[in-house]
Amino acid sequence: MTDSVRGPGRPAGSSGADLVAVARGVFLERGYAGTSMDEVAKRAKISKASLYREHSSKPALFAAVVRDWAHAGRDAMRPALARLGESGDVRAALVELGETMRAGILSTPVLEMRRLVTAEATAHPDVAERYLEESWNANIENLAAALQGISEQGRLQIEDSHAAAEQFTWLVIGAPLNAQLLGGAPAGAYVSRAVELFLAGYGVDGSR
Amino acid sequence: MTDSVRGPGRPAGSSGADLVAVARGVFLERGYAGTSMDEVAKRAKISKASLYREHSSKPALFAAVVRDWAHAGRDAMRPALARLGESGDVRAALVELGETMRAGILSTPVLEMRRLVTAEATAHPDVAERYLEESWNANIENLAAALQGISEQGRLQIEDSHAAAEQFTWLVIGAPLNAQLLGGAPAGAYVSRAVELFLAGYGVDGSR
DNA sequence: CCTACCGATCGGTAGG
DNA sequence: CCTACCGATCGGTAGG
Repeated sequence: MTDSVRGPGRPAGSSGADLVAVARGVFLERGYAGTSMDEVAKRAKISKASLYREHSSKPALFAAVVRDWAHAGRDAMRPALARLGESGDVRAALVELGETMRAGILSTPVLEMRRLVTAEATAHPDVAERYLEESWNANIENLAAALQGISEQGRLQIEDSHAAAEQFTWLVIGAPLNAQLLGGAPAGAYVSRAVELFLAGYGVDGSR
Repeated sequence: MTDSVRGPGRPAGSSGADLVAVARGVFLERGYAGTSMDEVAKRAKISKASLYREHSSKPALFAAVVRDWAHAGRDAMRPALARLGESGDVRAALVELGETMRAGILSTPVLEMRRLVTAEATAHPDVAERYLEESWNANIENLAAALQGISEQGRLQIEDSHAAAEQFTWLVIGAPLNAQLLGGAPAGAYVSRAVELFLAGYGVDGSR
């Protein structure tokens, strides 16, 4: 998708959301320090001068890239959480949710963006914090609300739904995320074991 | 500590293990791409020529820094695990172990090294993999062996001790590690809740 | 909107 | 001759 209408005398370079997407690709590929504004301009088919007209500095371009990404992933878990609320079999629904979370968080672009933002958290703390709030904490809170709902239906016994949401999340993705970030190791059958332990603590008799 | 004996005509620059420690400081402070060999040489009070004589390239220096660090942290958990085996109160011992793990993994140097290695995992996969194996998996296996021992004493009921070690680890450090890596947020009282859930799944009646 | 260019600094190596 | 190390500078490229 291009960002603006072009006439015959107008060059075919990217701007707006297109330009941010191009820049995202370069940042994910080369890292922050390894990304040159020349390379971004070249891939976007615009001059560096035009690039600097839209984004006044390299840090500003980086912030725009992360802000755009975090916003897009804000409610990534909503569809999966809706299915969780509707399902009759809590155990099976949690396994399915866990698999969905794993597939999403361990997907290549999500993983690379996490690596990039984490790497730059010291140099650009505001960017990292916004990413944490919007792209991570927002989804944890959505999960917490869903678990709370199931608990109120009497199908789970949860006192602190925020804590339970974090526990479920890290039981499911902790080990494989760590392995992928550092080694790219293949993943085992963590999800069912995670759900098992989760239900040992929070399940009601019927679901254990 | 200096690395070699100096005579009156010999300058006071770092070499050997000293030099690696100096380089580690620069890498942790500035990141891989942000680190210049000039800066390392300057802080080590040696010439670049001398630096290159010990480490033939920037990647080689980076690999030496990570290798040294991973080796030093290989058995970081041994003392805490020894106390775990001796303790009569499994719940209290697990809480203490969890606190020790959290304090170690979330300490500034350990956190910064994780950020650095993760950031460079794509460009230097061999370095990241070695770090994962030696500094992380080795400690997980030590924890698994300790849990296995307690289980054989009949004080826990664990079938897959490796899986249980990973679950305990991520219940304890997942959320605060993520927060620290991205935001630097203060940590809550995760450990006791983590132990609670862990014992719901793996505790024997006496310890629940 | 682009070409051309800046002060500085990069990783790596020369001669002595 | 050896070692350990120096000051100076190489050809290219970075962000702006």
